[in-house]
Amino acid sequence: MSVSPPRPKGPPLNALRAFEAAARLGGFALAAEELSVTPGAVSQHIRALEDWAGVALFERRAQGVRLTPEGAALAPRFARAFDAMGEAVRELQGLRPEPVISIAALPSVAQLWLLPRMAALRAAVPGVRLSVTALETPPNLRRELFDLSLFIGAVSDDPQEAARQEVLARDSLVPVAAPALAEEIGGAADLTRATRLHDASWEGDWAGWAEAAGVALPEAGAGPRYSLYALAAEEARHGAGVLLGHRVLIAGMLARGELVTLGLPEVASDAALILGHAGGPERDDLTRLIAALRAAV
Amino acid sequence: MSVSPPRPKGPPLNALRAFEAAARLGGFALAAEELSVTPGAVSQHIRALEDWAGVALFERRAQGVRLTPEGAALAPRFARAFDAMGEAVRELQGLRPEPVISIAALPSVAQLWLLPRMAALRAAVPGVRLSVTALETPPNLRRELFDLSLFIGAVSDDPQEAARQEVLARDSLVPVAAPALAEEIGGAADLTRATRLHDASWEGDWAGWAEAAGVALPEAGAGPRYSLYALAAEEARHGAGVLLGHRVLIAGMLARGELVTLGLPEVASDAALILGHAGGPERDDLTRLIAALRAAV
DNA sequence: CGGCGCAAATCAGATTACCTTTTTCTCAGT
DNA sequence: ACTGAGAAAAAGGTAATCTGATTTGCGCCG
Repeated sequence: MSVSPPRPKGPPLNALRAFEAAARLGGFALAAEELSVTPGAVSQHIRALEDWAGVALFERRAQGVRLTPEGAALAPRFARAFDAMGEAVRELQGLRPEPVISIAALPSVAQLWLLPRMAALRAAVPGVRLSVTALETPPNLRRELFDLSLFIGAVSDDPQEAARQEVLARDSLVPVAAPALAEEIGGAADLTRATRLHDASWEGDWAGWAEAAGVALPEAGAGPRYSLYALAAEEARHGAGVLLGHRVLIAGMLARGELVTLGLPEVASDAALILGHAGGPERDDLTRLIAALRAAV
Repeated sequence: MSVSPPRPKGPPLNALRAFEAAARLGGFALAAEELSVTPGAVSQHIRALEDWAGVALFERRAQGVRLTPEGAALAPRFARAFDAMGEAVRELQGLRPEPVISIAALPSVAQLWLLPRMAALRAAVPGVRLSVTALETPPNLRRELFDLSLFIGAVSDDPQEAARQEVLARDSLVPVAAPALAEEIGGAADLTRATRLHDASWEGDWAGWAEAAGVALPEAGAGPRYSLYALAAEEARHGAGVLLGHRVLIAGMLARGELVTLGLPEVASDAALILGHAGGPERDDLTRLIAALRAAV
């Protein structure tokens, strides 16, 4: 006969994870994206945690949240705890019978850069299942279960993060079009009248290029928008308009003559095609795949 | 290779916690007790985790479970991760506005040892809310949210665990009874006929004492059983029978003359009243309370 | 050799916890 | 004052989780 009085319960682990993500990313909305839930869910988790602890962890402001001193003191501890957890989970995952390497990539990178190279990559790691996931924002490789990430952007300014990143190719911007359409465009002046194709996630591209190239481009934002860069590229290939080409993405189409440059300036970009790796335990197949990625540039 | 699949989800955190507890404690049933759920829930969690990982973590055997090599490799990593988590949670808890110190104690210790000393302890930490929880088994202070534990048993053989423990008083066993009843008992021979009171969780006490004392005691287990030692002690006080007294627990009643010894041998026990502390960050009030506990022996 | 008994597995049902959806609120920056 | 971003709040549905009762497997005992 054992008397079992109520054991005091710890806080819900999911709430702790929500707090850690929100503290690290600086907002509930970003945390929600990382956790694949809605911001409302994160809000509830954190509120539950604050109720449990009896301490406010975030200061709610109009334009987002700020950590309170208490929250700021706690955040790094939970970050370390979840780092350890993520490492353990990664190791658990590494024990599966059939090896898997999962790659997170920007949709455009997945379609235009990675897809044509998949055959070569598979050959580099025979017997390994490659899985590609398209994401709009780069995942945090210490938390999420991807082995590699392939994104276009700037190298992280956090040195610890930068150590896990590698520039595969610098990007640059250059207007391109289908050969038939290109013949109608003699110079920058024609650009103003031409249909310019836009990618929804790179809204400012044309304006940025125009400024860097010294070209006057009124209504820089005018023209059709595509939610996927690969869609815009496909439309450009069919002569639908002029695309502002990201060199790393359209190199293949240029080489095949499906698109051509227009004799307009090519401006360097501060962005690059960046390979991120998790940095966990050494994995032979991962090393080989990374080498194959470098060689495939 | 599927493009744009849903974001791969990590394993459920609660399942990881169940695995860690089961691995550490060596069984689903013990893990279930620590987590305050039924063994079935733990079983399901671990099965879900094994399905997720595609690896067997436990080997199911008739008398419990054994870790597989994979499980054994993973267990320490998760143990460390949950250690870090527990530390962070403890710190979070320490931030509450009104300080609380929570003590886990064996029910008998709570009633017979701790309760009479509560006034002195409260005086040592004014303004701190003291909470006492009775538990049948000592909690793991690195996981559960108690600040102190007070149990009767042997010091842990794990040196790391032993560093967090301290012997407050060595225990010994001696038969005791109410004064009126004691007069009827002249020697060991009378014990055989007397009603002997038993505590359910210390079944073997009488047999162990008899052997150590060199007393022949047939039917050592005969007599009424009480689920709480404090109940048995109360009954003994009213003359219901002879109790095998744990010195540390009945010292107060002996001092007040409510119980008396019977001139029979007192045998040393390998058990002791053990104070356990979590060992986290220094807390002034905790230090004072521990000092008060030492002084109260 | 055949019954006990322990520890865990299993399964169905009940109960939460969790997530989504929608609306409302606050504050910064036009 | 108007607008927009980010979060809070409330309500409802769904899925995960827990419980409780049995069942299974294996060692142990007579």
